[in-house]
Amino acid sequence: MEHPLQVSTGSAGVFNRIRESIISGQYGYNERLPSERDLAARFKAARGTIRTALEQLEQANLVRRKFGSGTFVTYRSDIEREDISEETSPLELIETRMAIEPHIVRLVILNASNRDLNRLEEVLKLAEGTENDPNALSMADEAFHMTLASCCQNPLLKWIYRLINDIRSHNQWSARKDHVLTPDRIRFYNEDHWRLMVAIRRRDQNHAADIIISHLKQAHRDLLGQD
Amino acid sequence: MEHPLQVSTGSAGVFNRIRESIISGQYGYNERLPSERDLAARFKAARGTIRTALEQLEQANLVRRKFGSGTFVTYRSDIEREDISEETSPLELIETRMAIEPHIVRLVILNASNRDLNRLEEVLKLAEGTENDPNALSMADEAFHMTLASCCQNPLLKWIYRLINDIRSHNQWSARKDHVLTPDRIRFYNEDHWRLMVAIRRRDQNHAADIIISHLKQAHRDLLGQD
DNA sequence: AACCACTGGTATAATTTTGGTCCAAAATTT
DNA sequence: AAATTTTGGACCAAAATTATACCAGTGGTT
Repeated sequence: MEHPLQVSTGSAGVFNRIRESIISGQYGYNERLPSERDLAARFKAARGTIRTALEQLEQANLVRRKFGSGTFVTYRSDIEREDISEETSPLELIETRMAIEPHIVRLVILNASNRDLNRLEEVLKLAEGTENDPNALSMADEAFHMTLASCCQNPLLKWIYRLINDIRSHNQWSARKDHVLTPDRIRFYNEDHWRLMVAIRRRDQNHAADIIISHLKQAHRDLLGQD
Repeated sequence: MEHPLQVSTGSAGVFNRIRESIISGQYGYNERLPSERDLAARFKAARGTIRTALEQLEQANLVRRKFGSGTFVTYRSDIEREDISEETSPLELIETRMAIEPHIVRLVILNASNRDLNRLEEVLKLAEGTENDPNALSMADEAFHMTLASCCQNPLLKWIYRLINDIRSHNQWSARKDHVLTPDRIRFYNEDHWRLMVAIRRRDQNHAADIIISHLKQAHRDLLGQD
């Protein structure tokens, strides 16, 4: 096998090289890049070429240019962002889900196709018979809510919910989970899901939203240990 | 019986080899292939042969050719598909804000300290006198909503809203912005903010939520160009 | 307050590189 | 032998790059 690999040239090449420098951390957040004229000298390219590369970097949200001042890195590495899952409490998580999920459910009712709903029902069936396995229920529950989000036909909301779901699965309330998720509770949650499914199929927005809100409120109560 | 070890030759061979390079990821999405003359040299074939191969690649939707510019990969693997800020429409953005901001406002009323509210008011004053500068209003508006999010005392929600705000500032509806943000509209938006501020100070959750919803609905209408 | 060097923003024209097109001889396949 | 493909070359037009020069905002010094 041959290697038709080439070093990209022109503004695209400059773009890639600077992009790598930023992502690799060579230029940190809020740091100023060398001036355009300086970069032109380093890359042995005309200033115009550098400028189109910088325009693409700005377009990609890696960099912001300030007239008369310079070009600054706006990219934050994921590492700087990831600690959010460490400092999010279970209550804050529920609170955030409470903000988003009712709206997601309404959008699902407005936008989801029958195919989507069938898919949702398939996922729901996976939670059957998990009465004695808190971990399985937990995963099935996450899958259901995630699928719900993916049925709302709004990529941004879906993307955001995936972040929330990631944090949710990383969140360490596993210890409590075994105490909270008794077979009774698991059956209760599953019933909620089926009632929600029915409300969605009937395209009953308000009822569906009520169900998901009470569902989350119940999770909130369970978390606080109130019975 | 065929000859399974036969390596395809001519334009078909070039087609297959480039196709493999693209699908295997040697050339990523939107990356530029070497020029036709360059490829001709690499594959030791005439430029015409390369061209018929490239025509087939274009036919197969793996590649798009731009006169005077180059040949670019249009095939994207699923992994390369996650570029949320690029594929979020202004409407989806409003829809998402509609899901989150009313809840944020309610939390602000419940959790914000007087110091927070004073800070919020300071930010609001920055929007004064921006009637004739759509860009300034836009930035001041973003700052206000971002500050609002930071006052809700939920780090996760604040973090999520920052992501939304990033996408918002990145979203290129600047063209419409200049038409939409007339001095009248700008004054209208600013009045909304002040009414919201008053409602928050009075700790009137429902009123505040109503204001932010109608605020976003107005932005939605403006975006659609309805008057 | 005036000045200064340095920054990004803009404009222009010449040059280079790129894909688009056509052709006729040579090689290959049928 | 006929049909098809490949070849190598020339030329065209679009786009990118280069090389300048000048404008305007920023931040610091005098």
